[in-house]
This record gives sequence, structure tokens and C-alpha cells, in this order.
Amino acid sequence: MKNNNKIPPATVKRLPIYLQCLELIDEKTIGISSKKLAELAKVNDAQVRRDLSYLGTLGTRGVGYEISTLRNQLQLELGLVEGWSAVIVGVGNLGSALAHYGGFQERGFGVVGLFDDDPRKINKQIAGLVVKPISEMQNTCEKYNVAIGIIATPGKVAQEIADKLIECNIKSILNFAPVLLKNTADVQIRSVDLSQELQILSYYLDRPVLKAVK
Amino acid sequence: MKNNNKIPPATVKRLPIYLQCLELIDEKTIGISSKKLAELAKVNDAQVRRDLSYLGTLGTRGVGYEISTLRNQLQLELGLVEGWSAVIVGVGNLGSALAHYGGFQERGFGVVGLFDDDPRKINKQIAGLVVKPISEMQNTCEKYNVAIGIIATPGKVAQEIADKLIECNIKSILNFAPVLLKNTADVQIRSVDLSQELQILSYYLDRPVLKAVK
DNA sequence: TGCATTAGTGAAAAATAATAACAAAATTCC
DNA sequence: GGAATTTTGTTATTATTTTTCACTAATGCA
Repeated sequence: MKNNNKIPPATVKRLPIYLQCLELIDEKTIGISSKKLAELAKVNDAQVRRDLSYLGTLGTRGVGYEISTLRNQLQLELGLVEGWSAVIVGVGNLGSALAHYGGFQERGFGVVGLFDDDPRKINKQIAGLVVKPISEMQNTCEKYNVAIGIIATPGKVAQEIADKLIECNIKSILNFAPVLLKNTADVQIRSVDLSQELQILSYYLDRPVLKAVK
Repeated sequence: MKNNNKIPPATVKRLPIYLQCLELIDEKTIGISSKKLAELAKVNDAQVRRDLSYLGTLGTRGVGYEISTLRNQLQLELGLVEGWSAVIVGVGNLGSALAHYGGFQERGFGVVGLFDDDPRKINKQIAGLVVKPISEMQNTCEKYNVAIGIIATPGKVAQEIADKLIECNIKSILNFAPVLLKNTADVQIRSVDLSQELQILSYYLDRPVLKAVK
């Protein structure tokens, strides 16, 4: 399939899962079939082939996929190779958790700044970084050419922070505050509302028969 | 529409958003039209009516919806009224963040237990609760009839914890560890992988034209 | 060479979602 | 009181997306 930039959302959601599945495989193994990968990822094997075909022609007919190639392409497609930098705004428990979270660094995201406006938090050291006041954010973002802003503040200041991040020329925002942020044309916003997740889960609590939303 | 238990996933995902929108409204206002709510939630107004119709006949033609009724029904449908209890396993930064997170209590989820097997954490007090060893989990779950287990442990022990939670007769799991948990027939599992979220965001980083996955 | 295997993909089918459009019910205004 | 207006509930339609089937094309191996 032509690599024309148009991977369906449902597929994009599965790419990180495939990547994760590959990590589970014994290092000595060098190849994997769509059938086996499908099994690990708990999807149909035609789905796997279809999904991977969006990334280009990666496999070999009659043989399967070479794991290292697959991993590289997945990482490339997900933009995990270019090493995006991120800043975290709000260093309460959630912000700290995110700062400590190994998964980010591992997958090519470097957290280069922590910001908060609480004087008790400023200058505290967390995960090797010093917490700075939000007024210094612009500076850091320019210096490191930061692409991602992570909002872990209380809801009521989240929009204000988002606006500031946009002013800093950030390209995407990952929002953990429980509010709907205003959409902006050229900034991708992705929200994770922890209690919303719990609410959705809760909906399915008394309905064990139904399939849960993914 | 008959209230026959079958709300489409896309709708279930919007219900918490509607609930959130209602919270933004001035307390004195008692009614709201589908058009206005649509505007707040940033969706089509026909969509709002369609979505709400799954909950029963809540509005009044020519008038609109009574906010308090709407809120009650949304909460009821989402199961936020029955007061589910939850336990959190793993009290690192993320677990602590979740324990402190006001949103849960507010929306009807009571966190009744914190568990960890790190001796340095046991007996620590967090958000008014004392951290206990995982061996005591069964006990707490029975005592409080806990319905939800929240996993905030490192990935490598997550499956083991999930199994233990299932043994404790929990009904749903909200998993924050970056692993795919094995599916079990009568336990709903919902996973939030923070770095997966970031990876999906990252995919859209160089493709600002595309619409991001919801 | 022939058989077994497995990727890539067109096309069909299925599932899901969104929207338009309008009758029915309620209110307001004359 | 009745016409005009508003706004819901719902049917029907359309659109979109996703999944799966089924087959062809490579490849390896005996």
C-alpha cells in the first residue's frame, strides 16, 4: 500500500500495541508472522497485515516480518525516533508521576522542563529536573524546541496554561486536567480525564455482557 | 427510545462530557436546550438529542431539558450514584496522584484502600488512608464490597495484581500499567497507557492536517 | 519441481456514527 | 382561542469507518 500519510485512527491506536507486543518476544527470535503477532495483540491476523501495510511493504511473503525492521518502522511512524521534547506543567502528584515515568524517556520523549506556580514547589528537584515558575516556560521551550506540553494542573487553570503553551509554539498538548480545552487549528490536543475513564468503566459495571468501549 | 440497555460506545464516551458541561452552568439556570448543550460540548445538536434519548424521555418539547433531571439521569446511567468503592494498588507517584485526585470522590467513587508491597511504603498515610500490604487486599475488598481495582504498579507485576484483584471478586479494573492484561469473561478491564497516549499524540505531531483519534 | 507458508490487497460485508428532517408537544403572543 | 414559535424525540438516510474474506504473489524448502 502506498505510504500516503493516511493511516486510519483505529490503526494508529493499534500501532503502539504492536510495538509493545514485540517487546515481549524473546531476543533471539528474529522473525514473526502476522498470525503470531495477531495472537499476541489479540486481533485478527488479516487486521495485522492490513495495519502494517500502511507503513509500507515490511514483510516477506512466505516468511513473515523481521522483528527489528518492524520495530524500527513502528517507531518511525509513531515519531518516536526524532526525540521530541516535552515539558510538564503542574507538579502535583500526577505531574511528578509523569516526570518519573520511565516509559517516556524510553520511547523517545525527553522531559526537559517542569513548571509550577506554587512557591513551595519551585526549585524542588524532581526526577533530575528543577521545578521552575511558569514565567520561564517560554524560555525553555525555545531553547529545547519543545514540541509537547503536558498539562497536569487543576482544571481551573488548564485553559490558561494551554494558551500559554500555544504561545510557546508547542505542537501538541496532552491534557490530564478534567476540562475540555478549546480546540486550536494547528495544535493537536489529546485529553485523558482519569475520572472520565472511571465513569466509562462504571457504565459497564452492571452490564458485564456488553463489550466495553475501546 | 426504549431504555433497552444498549447505548452505543460513541455515546457512552460523550455522556461524561455532557455531565461536565452541565457543571459549567450557572446555578440559577434551570433549563438547557439541546442546541445550547451541543454548543458547550462541541457536537451537533441532533447528536445531543439522540444521545440523551438513550437515557429515556428526559426533555420537554418546546422547552428543553431540566438541568437537575439531566444530571441525575446521566449520573444514574453512568452508575455514579450507587457509590462504587475502589482500591488502588501501587502507591508510587501515579498511585498517590490517583489517591489524592478529588475527581473520584466527587463523582461517586470512594477509594477505600491503598496497597503496595514495598516495605518503605506500607503504613505510610496518603490522602487519609494507610497503605497496607497486598496480602490484606482480600480482606478490605470483602469488607467494603469493592467493585473497582485500580492498578498503578510497574508493568511487570500488573498481571499478577490483576489476577489477585479478580480473586477478590472485583468487577472492573482500571489499569495504568503499560501492559496488555489478559481478558477475563466477567471482569471489565480498561487500560490507560500514558506513554501510549503520548505515542498516539506523537503520530499526529508532524501531521497537523489530520484529525486526531478520539 | 511442487508443496507449504505467509504477506499484501481488492472487494465485500458489517458495524458504527452522524445528520437531516419532520411530527408531536409545549409555550408564547396576539 | 388559535396561530406562530420553539424544541424534543425519532425515523430514515447517508456517511464513514472498520473488519474480514478470499485470493494472488512471493518465498523457502524438500
